[in-house]
Amino acid sequence: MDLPKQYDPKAVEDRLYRRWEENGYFHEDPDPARPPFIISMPPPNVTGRAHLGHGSTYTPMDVLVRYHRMRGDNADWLPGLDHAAIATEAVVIKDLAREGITRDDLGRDRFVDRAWEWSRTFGGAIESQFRVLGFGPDWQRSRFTMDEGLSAAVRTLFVRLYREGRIYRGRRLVNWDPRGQTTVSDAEVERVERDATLWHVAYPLRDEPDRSIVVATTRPETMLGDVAIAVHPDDERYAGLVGEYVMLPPLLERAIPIVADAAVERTFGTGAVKVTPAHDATDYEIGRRHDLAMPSILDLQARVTDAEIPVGPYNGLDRYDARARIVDDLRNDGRLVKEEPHRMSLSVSERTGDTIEPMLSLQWFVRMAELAAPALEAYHSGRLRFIPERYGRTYEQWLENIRDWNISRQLWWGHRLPVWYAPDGTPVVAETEIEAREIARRDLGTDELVQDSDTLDTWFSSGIWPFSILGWPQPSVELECWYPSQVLVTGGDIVFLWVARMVMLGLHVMGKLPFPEVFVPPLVFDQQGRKMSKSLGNAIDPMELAERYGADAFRMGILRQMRLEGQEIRFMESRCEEARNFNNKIWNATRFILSLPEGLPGARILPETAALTIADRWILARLNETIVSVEGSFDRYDFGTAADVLWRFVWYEFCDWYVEAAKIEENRATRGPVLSFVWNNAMRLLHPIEPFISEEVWLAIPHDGKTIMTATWPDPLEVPNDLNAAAAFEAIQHAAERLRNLRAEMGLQPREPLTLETPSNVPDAAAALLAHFTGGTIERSPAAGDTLDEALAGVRARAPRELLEARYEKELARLAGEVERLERKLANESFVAKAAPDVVAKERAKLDGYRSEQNGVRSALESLTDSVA
RNA sequence: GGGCGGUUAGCUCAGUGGGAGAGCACUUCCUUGACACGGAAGGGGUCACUGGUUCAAUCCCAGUACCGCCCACCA
Repeated sequence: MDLPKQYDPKAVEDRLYRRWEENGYFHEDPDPARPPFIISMPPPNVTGRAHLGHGSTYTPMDVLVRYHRMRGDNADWLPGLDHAAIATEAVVIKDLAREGITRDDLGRDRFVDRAWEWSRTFGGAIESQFRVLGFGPDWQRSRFTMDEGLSAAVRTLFVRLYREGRIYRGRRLVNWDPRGQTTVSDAEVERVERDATLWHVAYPLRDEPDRSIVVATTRPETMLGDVAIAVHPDDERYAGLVGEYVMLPPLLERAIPIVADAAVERTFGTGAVKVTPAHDATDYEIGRRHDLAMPSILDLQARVTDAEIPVGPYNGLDRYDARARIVDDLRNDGRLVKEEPHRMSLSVSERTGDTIEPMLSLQWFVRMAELAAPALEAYHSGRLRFIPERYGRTYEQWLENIRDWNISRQLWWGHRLPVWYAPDGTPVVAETEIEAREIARRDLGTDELVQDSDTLDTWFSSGIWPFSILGWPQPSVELECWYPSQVLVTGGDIVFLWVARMVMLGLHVMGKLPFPEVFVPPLVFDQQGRKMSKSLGNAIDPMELAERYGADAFRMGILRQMRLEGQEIRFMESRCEEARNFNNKIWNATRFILSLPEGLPGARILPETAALTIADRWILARLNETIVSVEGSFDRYDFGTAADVLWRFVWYEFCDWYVEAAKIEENRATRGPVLSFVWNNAMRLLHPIEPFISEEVWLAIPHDGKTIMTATWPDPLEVPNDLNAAAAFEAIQHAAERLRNLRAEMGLQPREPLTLETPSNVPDAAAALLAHFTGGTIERSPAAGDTLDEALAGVRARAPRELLEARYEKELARLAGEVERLERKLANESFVAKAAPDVVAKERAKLDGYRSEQNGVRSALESLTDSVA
């Protein structure tokens, strides 16, 4: 066998992946005879690139699907891409800008064509990146939220919800993104802490111009749209002023009332607040309660406009320029009584980063309260479970306070609303234009229709992802067998944005939860706990990690950092490097196994149980436990533990101990089959986490089948579990460790010979193992005592006296401490009386153990002194 | 303001009501029939702080401090 000394992932990964994909190993068809294991992949943005977050969310999905496939389940991972309206539109607009054209120059149809062209040509790059990382979804079933089927599903959903009265059109306060020129949903608004200024402005009373009421604001520019001043109803400072009018600075052209409203916080600012219903959420509510006018004073570019109300000389100014001008003017007029620094949280668009402008606007909404109730019930009844559980509370909290969902967006790229307007503005909702015309002719006596120019929120199509990708609303075998899926895996940041909506729509449309469990892996941060971002320069590209260490090492490296209850990973690249070393270890153990002169038998054939050596029995018992443990860890999404357990088994137990044990003459008869059997099992256990190297090794050693991907998952019932033999081997391990420690202290070189006098009642094989592990030679000696401990004492006796004295003293000190602690404990009457009897017995046994050890060391020390004397 | 996590070795993190653990890093030694991306041995921690429950607390409870996340209409 001529394998290189170092494992080279590059020589393996790409080749194996192509083989898997070409042979259709990722593909699966519905099979009602087997239990389904379906995961719908959260569709990455068509504009997206792989980042470390994909490592922590997509690797577990790949692991689960590979694991369940090996268990014989009807396992399939359904991939796809999201059309990512805002992101794609931004990319295309940027492209156009390079050619010197704008979106409007091009016109809607040609713009959408360009977006399609871009999506087809450059979009989906992430899919090939996923291939590099070894992710193996069923590519043949890949869907795109804008493809024909999914677009039809979106229209069906919209029409259905509309006809049920769950979708309505209304003029409401929405989040306007001036840079993106569109509304965004609450969930896509980020709060950012900023230093700002709180300006205290005096509003003069209309009827007593010398008196005024002082209001604190961070947004003087919106004063132009003020319609009232609000104070708390119980605020004695302003009690006499409620019902009075003030003149609105800086123009002083309008009189506005002072109203009382409980939403006002008395302790903030001056306790009096300006009310601008068209540009602030709280003010909007106050305005509704007091039936106030709601004039907008900002246009869609966030410039001051006089479209609805006079704004004097500020007309046309950008919102920030207007702010500066108004502050200046107030100051000059002596109405600015105070300026103080103020820390506030600002709403920012997640997508564009621009400051969100609350605006009154005519938009489409989904009524959520009724949809939320069953989604909450599913959680409360335990039919929907979150892992970790705490995300359930987040989900619950959000659904309990749910607000109507603004679904219309002023973008061109996306699903256009299936809404047409008659000349009189009456909306007609239908799945197709033809149908819409029919309805219009019938009900309105016209077929002159104009389609709504808005598109739907991207999450509207994602919300039905678990069943739209299976063909809904058309019936299909896939829908029959694969809905609901078994688990959803997704980042904690989109529990509201996506998970809750899928649950609500799944329950409503399909009548069934889309998944019973939601696994939320940790978010990835840098080692200082900061978010990874390009601007901070701390972002790590998973592609580079895969390039440097191999995809397997990347996967193992990130999984080993996952903790079941963890909410973040402080990513350490060194974990990937360690995993590369781990893979190299696997590779070299394989080289050893393949180089055995006696060769290897067929796959998975163990010798007669009676022929197994103590080392064989030990490694098999360890394998048995490892299978059970890894299985249990996967089943409860504890990937960190699964990775650790495998790591330990492969590196420490198999390589460091069993492979060493296999080298001695006494173990030769059975080592071939056992090494082969154990390694075959180990590779199958490892495959979900490290698909490439496990396949490469599995194919190189005796195996059955064409690919490890469809090999059967290891069965603990096929692995002998002789715990007594295992314990006997472990006794030898401990003896070996103590002896090696002694050698080191004696200053013996590793190859310096050492004769072990082992008692004749210690089996030959055990003595030989001990000798091999410690670099000694064996000499059977009846005089050496009865136990391994006593054999060790024999070695000690040949050590230099000073060394032994020091060592014995140290041991005595340690033992004295232990003995004293236990004696004190056992002398404590309450302990003996109240502690559980078995605990007391255990403590007694420990004390006895330490005492006899003490005696042994003491006599050894004495004999040392005697021999000197 | 509400909710939820965290605080254990230099770093990243496990863990248990009854003798403090891993990996990396560090020190020393070692190319022994797979592997120096390796092997062996070793040093290193009043388990954040205060109080309580208990025979016994790093672990359970309460409070404090600090760090982090999510939600919310202090303009």
